[in-house]
Amino acid sequence: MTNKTPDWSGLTLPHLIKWAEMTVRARVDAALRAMPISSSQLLALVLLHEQSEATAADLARLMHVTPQSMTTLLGPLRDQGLIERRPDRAHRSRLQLRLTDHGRRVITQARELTPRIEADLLGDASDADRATFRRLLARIARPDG
Amino acid sequence: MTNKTPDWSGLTLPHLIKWAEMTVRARVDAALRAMPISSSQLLALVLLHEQSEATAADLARLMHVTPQSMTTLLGPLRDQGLIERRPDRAHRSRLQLRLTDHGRRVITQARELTPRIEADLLGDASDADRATFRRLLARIARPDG
DNA sequence: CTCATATCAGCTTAACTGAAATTG
DNA sequence: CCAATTTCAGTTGAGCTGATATGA
Repeated sequence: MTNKTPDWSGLTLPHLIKWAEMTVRARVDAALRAMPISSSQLLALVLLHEQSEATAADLARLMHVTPQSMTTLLGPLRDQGLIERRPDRAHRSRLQLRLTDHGRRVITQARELTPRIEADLLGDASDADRATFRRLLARIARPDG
Repeated sequence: MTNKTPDWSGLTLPHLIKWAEMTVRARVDAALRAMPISSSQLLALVLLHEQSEATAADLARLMHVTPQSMTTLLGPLRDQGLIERRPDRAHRSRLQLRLTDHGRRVITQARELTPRIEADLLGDASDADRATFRRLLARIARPDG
């Protein structure tokens, strides 16, 4: 490798975001190695927890994947009893999803396995900068942007 | 879906980053559908462009993947003539990589296909907030954090 | 001998498209 | 008939581990 230390200003925002995500994913995957779910499945659990109730199609829209992908992703979560499904009374083809107690415990357990990652990532950043960072990430992520 | 509009403060930073990346990836993948390379391969090209010269092992460390994964990722780029490989004189088992003219053209072409994404993502954010955002993303991504 | 590099092989996961059934 | 939801089937892409060869 050359000795020059680039400032990465040549990278577009999408590239910077992907790069940062790859860095975080490597650490999170290592920390979750012992868990029964992947980081993508954990994100679906966490988003369902925030919504308290949602259909698979809702989660697919939130996470910007196809409904078919969401079916595949949720399968193991249902098999392990982390989520429960209840047909909607008004629209019986919709299956409302909810976390089970077991699902909530898995989220708690995952957070205990990854406590220091956030501190390591942002280290000396000010509270104001952290708030700006979280706000812009949430702005990008939310589907009604 | 329920009517409540969450503020997502319950999400950890790793989850927010992954979520934002999935949103961006969906858009970038759609825009790059006609390109001969994936968004991961494009990131490797861009990082190589910033470094101007690097080995596959260097890029693997930068992107936090295994050297084996990098070999797989770079294969099509070499086959398509986007990168060239030259054995290091001092360490003949190292293969120094460089972009070809064709590789540089592909980067330019990819940027033309995704011009409005950054504007759409951050919309009304101030220049100061954008700078903070980019700075913290780069801080997280760089391997010598 | 040890370490880094590169690569081959096989595997898993996570996404996709296409097609079908159910419901409103 | 049409649209949304769910799900099955098949496929591709992107990461992993393990094993192997080569060179410093």
